[in-house]
Amino acid sequence: MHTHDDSTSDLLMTAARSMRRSFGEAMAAWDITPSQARALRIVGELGAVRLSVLADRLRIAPRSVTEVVDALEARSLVARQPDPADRRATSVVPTAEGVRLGTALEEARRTATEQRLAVLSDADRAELDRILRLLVAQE
Amino acid sequence: MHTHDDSTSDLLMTAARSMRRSFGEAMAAWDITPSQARALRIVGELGAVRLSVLADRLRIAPRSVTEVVDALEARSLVARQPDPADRRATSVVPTAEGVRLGTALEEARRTATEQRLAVLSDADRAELDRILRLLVAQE
DNA sequence: GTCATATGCTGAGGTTACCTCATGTTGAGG
DNA sequence: CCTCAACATGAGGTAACCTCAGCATATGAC
Repeated sequence: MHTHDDSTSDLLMTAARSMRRSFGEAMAAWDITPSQARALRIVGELGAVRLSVLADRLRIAPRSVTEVVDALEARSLVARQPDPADRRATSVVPTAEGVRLGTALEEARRTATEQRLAVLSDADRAELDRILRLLVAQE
Repeated sequence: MHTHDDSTSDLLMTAARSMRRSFGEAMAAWDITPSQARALRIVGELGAVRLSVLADRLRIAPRSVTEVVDALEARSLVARQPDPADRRATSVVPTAEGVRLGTALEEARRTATEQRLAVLSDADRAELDRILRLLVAQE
């Protein structure tokens, strides 16, 4: 179905969307939403994050982070802790289950996207990687 | 800021996002929302589209197309016409202003994304185009 | 023909992932 | 100690989706 998108940017968007779709489905199994997964991923990666830092990483407003963390906390995937260095701030840490789910998701994401990228030859894939890096590096 | 994403798929998503951001900003000038712009673009391209076809193209539920078209119609950018071939169906056609805005947006989008792609050499860009096409072509 | 079933759109109502603005609390500099 | 900035959150809003129900029309079976 739906064939000829034309411009390179169209292609890029389409590819990204199909990829998002792909691991959105893979993720549905654990019934976690994409935005929660993104946050959990960062928390897992950093170990302990202030909400404001998380906002920065996720590129969303601080107020919105509160909601994502609320959701994750409600599922006992992360916990809030008072930040020792600043009593205004709250630090978010992953629970054991959060870590577990985080790595499982990471794995699922990797295989899902791997599947999509599998049509490419090794050479093409390396090229894609190289070129995208150039694209992302600017500013 | 925020540097090393690792996997190819991350890069793809990041690149797509920055591109979307880029022409989202360019688009704000005409205060039209991204989803409206997408729909207007298709209507402009096809000249006269049934809602169901539009749903298919936009990959959203038919019900949701109704809303997008409502919004565009409210701004007199498109008009609904009875489909001559099927009295159940409604055909969406662009108004003169719709066509005008459509081409202006197309232009803005092109220059905005061009700017982002400009860091690439002609060869790299052609490669990117070719590889993305492979990626998108699968099923 | 007419009748069952499918298709095309829309009303009603819900969800998700964001947003801004106002507020209480705490930190930091003068 | 006093002002000003920064941290998180309550309240309330929005865009862009969704499903489900319902009505009008088309289509194929008999």
